Amino acid sequence: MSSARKSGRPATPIDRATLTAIAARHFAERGYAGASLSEIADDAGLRKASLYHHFPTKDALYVAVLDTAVAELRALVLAAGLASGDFAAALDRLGALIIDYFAGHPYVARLLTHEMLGAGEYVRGPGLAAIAANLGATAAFLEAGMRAGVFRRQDPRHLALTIVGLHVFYFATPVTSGAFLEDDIFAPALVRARRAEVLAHVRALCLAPVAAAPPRRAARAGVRSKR
Amino acid sequence: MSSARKSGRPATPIDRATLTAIAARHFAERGYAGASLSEIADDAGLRKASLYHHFPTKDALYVAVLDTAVAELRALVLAAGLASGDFAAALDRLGALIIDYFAGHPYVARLLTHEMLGAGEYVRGPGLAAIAANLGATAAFLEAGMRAGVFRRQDPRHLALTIVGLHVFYFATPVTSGAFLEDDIFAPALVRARRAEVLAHVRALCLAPVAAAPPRRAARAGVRSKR
DNA sequence: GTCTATATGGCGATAGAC
DNA sequence: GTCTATCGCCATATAGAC
Repeated sequence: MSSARKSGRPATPIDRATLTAIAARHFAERGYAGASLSEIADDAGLRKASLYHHFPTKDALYVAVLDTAVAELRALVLAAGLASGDFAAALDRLGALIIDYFAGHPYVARLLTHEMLGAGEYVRGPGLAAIAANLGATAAFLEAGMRAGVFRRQDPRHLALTIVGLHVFYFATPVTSGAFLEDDIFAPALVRARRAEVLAHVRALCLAPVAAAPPRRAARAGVRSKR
Repeated sequence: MSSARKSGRPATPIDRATLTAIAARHFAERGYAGASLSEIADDAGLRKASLYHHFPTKDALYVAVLDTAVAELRALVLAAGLASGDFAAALDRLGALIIDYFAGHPYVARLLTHEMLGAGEYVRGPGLAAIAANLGATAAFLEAGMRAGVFRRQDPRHLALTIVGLHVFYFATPVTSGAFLEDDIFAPALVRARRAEVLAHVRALCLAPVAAAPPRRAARAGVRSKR
């Protein structure tokens, strides 16, 4: 390893995506204020001043990192195919996708949570809008499932916030969750266990209980005439 | 308004509890690294140097703030009386206590989340232990309810983490939650709505039968008539 | 495109007057 | 118990050589 840095152009210039990935880890673990451009640069194998050649300010680097994460999540929600007919299957699909994504990208949940904790300093319009778009899509899906009689009738927005919270918080607090479960939450075995439990949790939250406990009230008790 | 600060002893010296309350808001909104002792002091009506008469270091102030929050939460869990016989009633009681506490202390959820997001820098032993104690108490309660046949059989630790996540995340991200719900999440009306929805969520998680997995043992399938 | 060197400012923390 | 003044450090950001 030629760890000593040299002047001049390197043989292979540092990739922008690599920089944002490294920066994402730092912002996720220490927050915006706690992250240091010096340490990010060192991790990337260059000097802080060289970092300014790729991003004009710390804020620009942070925004680039955040945009990447939000876009990936947006693609995930779209990939779940919530518009398909089978609401119960789509519910499982979305949950599994989210858990596997958070498990495979250990910094994203923490990064987004840090951002959402902010009191508005760095919570920019576009970022909030993108998060709101994902929440809105989830709530719309839940509401459609309720209208179809598959999901239990309740406030779809509170339900969406509850589901997002139970997903994100677990992966955003790996130290606490891991200490409590006495294992690394990103270890494949624990990821599988968490996925199975959470899918059951989300099903319990959403699905109308008619299938398991046939009510005396005949087949489709829950559907109110809404149309 | 004698807003100008004077030298010497003031007529009424600043209260230590007032200082920690002000500091809690700053730490909650900006995180440990982002909070400034200057601004905390200014908010309290004194100078940064004077703050050092009450707390020897920034870390000491932060620990004092954190200890207060954790102790209050610990008292809350104890006050819920989880050892009583009626598991379903205790479940509702605990949920309502937590929601009303977070709603009445708007900074605590964010403060704790910031702390739990840390990668170990400020996650001290005592703090983590206190959080783990609350999680452990919750999981033990859930497991007892399962053994009693009141709660559905599942992993009590994952269930506890899920419940904590859905409670905390909502109140830790007031900007996002509020924007999505188009209201102030600390407004009394929205607090009541959230409480009703979340109590139903937690009941569904713990009590309701799973639709996708019909129980083999139909003996005590407690049918919850909820709506 | 990366480097060294530096400018500028806020931070936590300290000293000592009143 | 609070103040003014200051120290030393590290942060973001810039200038200019190679």
